[in-house]
Amino acid sequence: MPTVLQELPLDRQLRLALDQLALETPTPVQAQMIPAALAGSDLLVSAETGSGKTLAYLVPILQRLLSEQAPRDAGALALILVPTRELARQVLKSCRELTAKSPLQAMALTGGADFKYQKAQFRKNPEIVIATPGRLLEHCEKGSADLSALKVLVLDEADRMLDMGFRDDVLKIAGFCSPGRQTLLLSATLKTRGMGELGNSLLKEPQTIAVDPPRQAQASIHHQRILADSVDHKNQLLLALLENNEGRRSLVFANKRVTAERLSGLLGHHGLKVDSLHGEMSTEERKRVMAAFREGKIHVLCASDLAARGLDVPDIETVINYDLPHSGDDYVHRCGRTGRAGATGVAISLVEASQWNLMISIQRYLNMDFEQRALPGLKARYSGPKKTKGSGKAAGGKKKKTGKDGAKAKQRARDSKNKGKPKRGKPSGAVNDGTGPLMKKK
DNA sequence: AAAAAAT
Repeated sequence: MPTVLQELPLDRQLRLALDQLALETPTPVQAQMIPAALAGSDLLVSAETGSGKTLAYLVPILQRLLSEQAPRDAGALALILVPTRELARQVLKSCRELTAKSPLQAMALTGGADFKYQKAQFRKNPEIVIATPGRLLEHCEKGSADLSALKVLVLDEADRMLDMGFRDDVLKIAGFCSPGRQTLLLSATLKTRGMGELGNSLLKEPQTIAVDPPRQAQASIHHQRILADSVDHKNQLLLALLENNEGRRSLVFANKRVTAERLSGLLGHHGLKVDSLHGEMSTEERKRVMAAFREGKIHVLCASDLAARGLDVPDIETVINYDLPHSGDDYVHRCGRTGRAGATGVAISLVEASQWNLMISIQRYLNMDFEQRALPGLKARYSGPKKTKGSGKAAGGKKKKTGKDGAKAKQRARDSKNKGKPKRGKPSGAVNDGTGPLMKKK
């Protein structure tokens, strides 16, 4: 296995670009995936967030395109499907850096842009297309996209691309692709086993690359939880956390677009440099906000799960789940916006009593306990389910650490308000992607 | 259970 990229048999133009980017040492996923992809196999790849998956597929794709002959007007030769416009643009940027010294052309194809302009772009026959599914499918059906000579199909965030919202479109697109193409599926949360029929319809004798032990909490991210009593309390906690974090880059996740907007307004009102990002905004607004966040013009981004996957913004120190995500996988992706590429980060979840069971199921899914923290003067009145003597079934019993128990008089442990434990066996909102109970009755 | 991707 190569320890430096120079040892790989790469085209000179590609190597020049890698040199320019000062990329020498491949990350573990790159070291495993690049040779396997160059050998031509279909691959199922799981590797943690921020571990370098994008380059792990771009390098072998570009190498294949540079070393293999293809007719001039063959249409697209490589197609990369991603779940959001932001991710498409980000991958395009990486791709253009790598093709800087070669004649290969790449384009991004997403909704929210002019259809005719995209059609014109296709006529220039870019070898590499990076797309979100909806708009590409339209081009396929109207005949402006030609995928019949495709050499490589990539599903980035593959589990997302194959879940309900995207699956139909993605499978239809795959139907337009050359049957002889190579297919690569990647995600931090890809279940490499049990792909079943879905896998068979897309992949041929896939090889599996699982770089990190599945569902192992990432060592680079410190996971914390803060208990909250109400929406108002959560707002105060959020403000306190961010005011102590002035000038650093933070990302706040909410479960709804309107909540993201509301939080952005609230924080802005308190003088923080903040904006929001979600799918109801226009492409232009989304571009502007992402650029402002990348350039440091805003320090806090309040986002929906639009920002949960793939986005690579350096130096996000803190990810805050204002709302808990609905699944363990969503949690992994959200928190994975920090602690990337060797950096460390903190993930803080605000947990209301009604979300306790969901939190437990996420912890169990990740096989870890979040460190419990409290902010001075803002300690929650509830402290998790009451422990029952001897029964050993208090779900939060394995806490690693509790926040300093200093504030004694302040908090009346008014457990009566949140009487008893939340119902067992039916965690609120838990679903079947690992956060659900182990045994599930249909 | 909500969000994203299309019109």
